[in-house]
Amino acid sequence: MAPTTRRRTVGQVSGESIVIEAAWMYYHDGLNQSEIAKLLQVSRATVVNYLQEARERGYIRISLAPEVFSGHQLAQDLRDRFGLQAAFVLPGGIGGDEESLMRVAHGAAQWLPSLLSEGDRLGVAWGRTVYEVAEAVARTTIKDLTVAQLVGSMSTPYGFTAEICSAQMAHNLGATCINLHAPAVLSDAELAARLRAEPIIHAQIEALSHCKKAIFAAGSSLPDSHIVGSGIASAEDLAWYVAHGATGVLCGRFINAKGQPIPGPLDERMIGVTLDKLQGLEVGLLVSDGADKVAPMLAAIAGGYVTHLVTSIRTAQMMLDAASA
Amino acid sequence: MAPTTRRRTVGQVSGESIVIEAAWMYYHDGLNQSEIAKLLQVSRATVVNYLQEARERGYIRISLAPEVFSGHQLAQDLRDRFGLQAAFVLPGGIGGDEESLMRVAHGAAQWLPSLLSEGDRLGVAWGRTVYEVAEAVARTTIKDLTVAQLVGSMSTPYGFTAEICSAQMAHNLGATCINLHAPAVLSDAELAARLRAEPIIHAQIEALSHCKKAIFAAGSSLPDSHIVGSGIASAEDLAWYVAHGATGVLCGRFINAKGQPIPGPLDERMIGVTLDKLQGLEVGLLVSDGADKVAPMLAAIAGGYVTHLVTSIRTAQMMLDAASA
DNA sequence: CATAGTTTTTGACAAATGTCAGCATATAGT
DNA sequence: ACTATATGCTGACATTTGTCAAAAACTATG
Repeated sequence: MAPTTRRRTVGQVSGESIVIEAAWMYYHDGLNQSEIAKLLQVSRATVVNYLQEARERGYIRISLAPEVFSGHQLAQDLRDRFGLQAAFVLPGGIGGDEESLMRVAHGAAQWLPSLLSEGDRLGVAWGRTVYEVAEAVARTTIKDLTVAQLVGSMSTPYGFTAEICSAQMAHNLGATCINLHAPAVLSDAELAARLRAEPIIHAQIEALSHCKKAIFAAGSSLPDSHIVGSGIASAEDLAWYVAHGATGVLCGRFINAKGQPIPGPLDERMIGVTLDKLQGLEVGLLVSDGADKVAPMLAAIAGGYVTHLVTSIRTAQMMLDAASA
Repeated sequence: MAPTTRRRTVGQVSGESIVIEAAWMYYHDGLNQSEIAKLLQVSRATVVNYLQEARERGYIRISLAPEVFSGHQLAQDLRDRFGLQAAFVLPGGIGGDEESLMRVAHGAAQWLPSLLSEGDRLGVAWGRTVYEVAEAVARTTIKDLTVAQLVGSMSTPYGFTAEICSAQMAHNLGATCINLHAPAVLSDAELAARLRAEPIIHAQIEALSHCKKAIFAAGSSLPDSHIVGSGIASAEDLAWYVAHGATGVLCGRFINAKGQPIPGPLDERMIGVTLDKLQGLEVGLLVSDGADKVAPMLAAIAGGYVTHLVTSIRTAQMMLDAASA
């Protein structure tokens, strides 16, 4: 009745390798190992071995839905490569740069609340991206949260200013807001110095200088940068900084590829956080997207300002490519 | 320190849904549930729930390598549809009909020994396919095995005869061989009857009529059938049988679509097993492949001669299609 | 055909995974 | 603001799966 000899070459039910038969029963039919062992008339331990072999031989393919996980793989790569605490990479999806930016902003908005704790003070920079994040943050209440405007205000043709960014953010997070009631840039350094010395401004600068968490975007140093469009820097200023190694802009300050601030004509005339205050943050959340932001983002990371990153698959890939090249 | 509120919306490491994060750690990084629970700061039971949800949502795709398992699925279908004990469907692979036949023959050869037990008597039919199986059987020794030639011998331009099939099979299985020392077909019925009455032939026929296991192929009833080429039947005989409903050939006997033998001019002149002896076998192993064999195979199954089946994916599919149509 | 060396299988144990009732937190309705 | 209802989380227990050393079966030789 029992076959004379069998030994793992052929199965009982289909003639296929008994390994395949076991794998089929387990993964397709959903039987457990004990049931399979009984059907195949071997010990359960043997079934374990068969299943292991099937996996080793690649009979079983476990794949993670790419549209769900592609971002995750890149996020891990970004973390490893740049020593970040965490990264959030948004899927590509349809649409162009605009749609991609919005996805990134919404992703950051979704993530942000979970990065904040009771009693925190959050520094908020300025820019299109930061604005969209502030807009997109769902209304939540984080107890005893303070939002601080990191750079002075400016006139802009874009419809978003530093105050609006921080105010919107504070509103949506149920936080109290510390605005910086001064222009981001003044026409001469002496005036700026005197303004900084004003008690109310001084207190505000003092406050924003002690944020443990901040959200900011990387600005490009290309001629169409918002830093020029918003009047913070003139085209000549920009050209000067670029000539002196500027790779990008962070909180209104030009930085080189290593993330170091470039001393120049604007610094003394500006009111806002200085970059040294943004180093060693508990959470430094960089939110940016786009090919033109790759170099600035890398610079910001190199400067040690970034612990958390949000971007798109496309941009993440470009960052990794650029960094490994 | 702990985030104020989190609750399954966002993860800790990538901002993605915590479900995705857990699934990634489990299926991609290979962490176990306890490790994930610690990293995610939830209970392990919660991780179980996350993973379950990920599977339900289809984030995880477990697929069985199709080239390995497609045969298995079809084998199961064949078993269910035709009430077989077991079926072995060989993968498609490269090559044409010739290669496919060889794969089927090798598959059958691989399977056959495990279907035989000590003391068995195996009936061996005749044909190209059976010959290839006999050739391909690995040399093994099954204790006290007897191989019996099911049909008389014939002259054939193909290089394989009934004796060679059974002898080769017996040789490779380490079995003793009972040959049938008579032509498969004689020119007149009276001579055949006298020959059958000869003690030695009678004993041999008696022996092969009591096989509990047999291996055979289905022959087509098309004009190019081997049954004509080997001289068993003339073209006129074939035409006559087809006109009387012949769908195929089994062990030299014509059968109709229901598998019933068709009484006709040849029967009385033949020396070999009669089909009634092949019904209710412990193992009736049908090995065949090719579009022209589909109808004969179905007929053989309908006749109750078949308990085990070996064929290719292509042919198996055609059988199922034909049977359900 | 005995024997040394592999490979395969197995039973007993250890680890991982799954289940479920009850608890905690959030949401909806008045 | 308060209760009702739903949803998600947890700990304790049950089941399933994995590990490993020893035994059995097979293979390759002298």
